Amino acid sequence: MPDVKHFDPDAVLEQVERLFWQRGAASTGVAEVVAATGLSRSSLYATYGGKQDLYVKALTRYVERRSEPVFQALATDGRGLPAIAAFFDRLIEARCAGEHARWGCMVSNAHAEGADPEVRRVLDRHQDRLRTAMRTALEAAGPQLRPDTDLDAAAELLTLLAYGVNLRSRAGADAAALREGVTAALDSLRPAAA
Amino acid sequence: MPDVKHFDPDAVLEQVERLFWQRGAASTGVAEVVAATGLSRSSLYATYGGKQDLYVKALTRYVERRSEPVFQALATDGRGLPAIAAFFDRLIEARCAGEHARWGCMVSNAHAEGADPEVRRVLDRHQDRLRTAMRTALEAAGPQLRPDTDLDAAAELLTLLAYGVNLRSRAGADAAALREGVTAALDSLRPAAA
DNA sequence: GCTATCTTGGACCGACCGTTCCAAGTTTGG
DNA sequence: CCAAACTTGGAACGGTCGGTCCAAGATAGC
Repeated sequence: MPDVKHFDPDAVLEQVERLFWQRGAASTGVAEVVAATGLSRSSLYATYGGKQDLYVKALTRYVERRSEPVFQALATDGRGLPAIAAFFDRLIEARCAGEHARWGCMVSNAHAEGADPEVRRVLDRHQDRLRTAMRTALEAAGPQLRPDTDLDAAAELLTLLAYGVNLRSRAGADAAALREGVTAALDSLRPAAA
Repeated sequence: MPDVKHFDPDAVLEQVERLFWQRGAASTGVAEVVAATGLSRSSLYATYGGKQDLYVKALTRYVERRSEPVFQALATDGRGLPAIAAFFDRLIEARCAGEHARWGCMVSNAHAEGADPEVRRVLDRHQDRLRTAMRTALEAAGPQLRPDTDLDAAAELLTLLAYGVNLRSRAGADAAALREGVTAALDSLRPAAA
């Protein structure tokens, strides 16, 4: 018998996600969310809860719909170092040009904001998934790596590097410089040229 | 003839710096600054200007009094890779334990906040100084490095890595994991063991 | 000790914050 | 076509925001 929602909750959540991604949680007001989505406050609160719930939902959506598919592609690529290089190439491209240029990564941005435990769990999961995908890609690299390479440690290194790239890109870092840093990391993992 | 300030402007600025460092600019109100410093709003505004000016001054103080002395030590150390290892050891120690544990780096945190151009200049300068110091330390490393090492690229890599460490430490990353990532970076820069 | 000059405390400002609430509107099962 | 169940727009809430202002206090040259 009841009335039904007059909007698509996930489509709206995507708009909210972009808003929080670009401008940060603390500096985005509910009024802006209302303006960007076209929803009324009532619908917003009835559907998603308060601002913090909304932010967590948007952040979770970001991780699930944007980050994790890319991590999955990295883990299943199978080419080894070229897969990792492609991951970073696309990352830098997305961070420095196009629709989301200078937005950084919503998860990286979230690191610098509040210490909410619910948010932190999302952050830790993101880091864990990325590191695991890196580790899998490194396993596939096999002889492309120096024989003494510690795969876990290298995966951690590459994960931290990705966060560094995300962070610096938000402040407008030059894409070429970021690529240079990534290249140095990958080159240093390779065996010395004969 | 005039009256004189009843407080030490730099000592107060240090308290403000700590407040913004720990809690971020957007989520710290002027009322909290007033409470933390014991100053009145009048003195605050007369001495430092508005909140944004105050934040920029605090951030600048952080860079000049906390970051750059460490960069200077890194650049003049002369030991090469051990100097870089020591830099990261102290960084991770400071980020994960003691008085400022889980505060991250105020500059790294600032990356994720506003896009204010004045702030951005401070950020870029910070990055430039760190990269330059890294480059100097790498030059001193000489034969500790693989002969084909691109020093500029390696300096960029280590700089991005430092930002990654800063970011993850704020979210509570395990110090041992961070050390592992750093060790992987330094090991991969070394020539293969004979 | 008077006075010019600056500082200080704190009341006060309008704007905006996140949130609540309710009357009106919409849908659907009967 | 009614009525129960839900959504919706928008007014309204108390609280907090950054910022201003002024009377009272402190200082130092004279």
